[in-house]
Amino acid sequence: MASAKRYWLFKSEPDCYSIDDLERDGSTSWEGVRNYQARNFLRDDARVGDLVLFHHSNADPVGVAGIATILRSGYPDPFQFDQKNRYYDPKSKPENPTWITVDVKFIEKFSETVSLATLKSMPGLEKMVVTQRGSRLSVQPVTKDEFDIVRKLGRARKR
DNA sequence: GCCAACGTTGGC
DNA sequence: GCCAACGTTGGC
Repeated sequence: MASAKRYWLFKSEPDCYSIDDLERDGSTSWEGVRNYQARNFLRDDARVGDLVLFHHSNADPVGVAGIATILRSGYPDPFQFDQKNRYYDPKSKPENPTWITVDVKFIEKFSETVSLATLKSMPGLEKMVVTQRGSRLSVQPVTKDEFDIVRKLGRARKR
């Protein structure tokens, strides 16, 4: 039996890669995760079909800009072996790769980014990782309830 | 651009 | 194994 669908929040700086870039590209590989906790989620838990909140950090506004889905589950991040790449890791060897990436596919861009301030003020999102002070994790698990609340906010008609 | 919070490194 | 120093993240 297939395991239950999971829900995630992926952070990206829109100056680097935005929801608009993903909409244009259709899909992309999520290289460059260089944090062990985030790596473990990508390696062990992210499955094809899981849904992803696409979060803009270092942005205006900061917040969730849309939704993506996991298109391909974890595989070795090729950038770790590329000496010219900013994500090159000399300690990682091809026979035992340290870093993992996944592929994601565009699903929707919200009519309006759900700002971090909104997330922090919303009942039901008090425990969401991204609303915690000092939270830096770039790949975070999200509960189905949290995901549904954020999606509903993102789809709300502008006033 | 500032700086608090966090994760990693490395001397001991 | 401790922990100070350092580099990075990311909100503001």
